[in-house]
Amino acid sequence: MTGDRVRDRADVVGDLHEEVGVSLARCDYRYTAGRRRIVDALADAGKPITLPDILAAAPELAPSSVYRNLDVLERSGVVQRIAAAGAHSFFEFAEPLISHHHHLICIDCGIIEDFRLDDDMERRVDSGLLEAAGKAGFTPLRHSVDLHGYCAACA
Amino acid sequence: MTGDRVRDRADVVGDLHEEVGVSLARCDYRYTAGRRRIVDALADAGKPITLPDILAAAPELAPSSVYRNLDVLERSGVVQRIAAAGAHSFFEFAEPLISHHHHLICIDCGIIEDFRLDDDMERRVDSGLLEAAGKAGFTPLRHSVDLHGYCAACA
DNA sequence: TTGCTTGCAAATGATTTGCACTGCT
DNA sequence: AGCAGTGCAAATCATTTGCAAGCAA
Repeated sequence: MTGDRVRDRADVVGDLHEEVGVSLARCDYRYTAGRRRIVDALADAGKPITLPDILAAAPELAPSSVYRNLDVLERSGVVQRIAAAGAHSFFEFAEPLISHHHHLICIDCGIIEDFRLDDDMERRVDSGLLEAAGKAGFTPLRHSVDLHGYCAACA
Repeated sequence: MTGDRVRDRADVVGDLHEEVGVSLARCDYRYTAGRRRIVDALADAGKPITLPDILAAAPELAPSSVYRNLDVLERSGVVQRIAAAGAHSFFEFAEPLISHHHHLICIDCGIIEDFRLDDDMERRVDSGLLEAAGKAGFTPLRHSVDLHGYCAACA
């Protein structure tokens, strides 16, 4: 059983790396060891993290390279940058790699966690937004729904 | 008629300044000329604007003072800071001073415009978020719904 | 008068960039 | 060989802060 579980996890991570590799290749980027380390850090975190978080998880990486590689990963559609109130931006996998979700943002410690709305709600929100966008002459690409408050640890 | 219209507008702006003054006083802040200029700039814009925008509208203000005063205005609940993808944050009046709304964000030029959901949709979104927050142990204070896409000018 | 405000200049800190070097392909 | 990728250090740029002078209560 334990063996199966490990095998499953390895497969999931393997699939992730493969998908990332394909996305990078599509943009003529290489999937280097440093980029792999970043992807691993994001996968291990399971929630949006900042550049210092990534450096903490992979101290052997040069900060400037991480910045550059996050940029590359963003351009190739692998990660998405989340603008935050604090000093640092947050990064997480972009949508084809992670299912559609939204963010709980703690206004005290700044942590960001993911949550999902049920499909019905999501559909309703989406159609409501499409309507509002149309009225304003906007061409919508995606939406974000954030909940600001106190996380369990800071409440 | 024209006179009435002017009178009305003056009243609205006067009310705004009065409300701002009260909010500042509650926090033991003074309503100085510089702060008034910032409030005017925000009111004239009618949409979220950045610090450079404020300086353009009021070049006589020192940037450092504008930063400090935006901070004061934020603490006293007059303005709200909006974290953006670009270099600068955006600022607009906070919720008691402006009705609840959401943002259309152009991913090309970065402009932010306000829009409102109809009450029914807003209620549904809100209850859906409350439920999701409860499951995650979050104490929600407010939510934001942003639509990212291309504005009419950039489409 | 008292101390909040302001403007200027200097400091800070995240992010970006130049450049020479390394390592895929 | 040829060029993308990397690390380091220097440069950038928004924002913050120290301090002396100005102004409102």
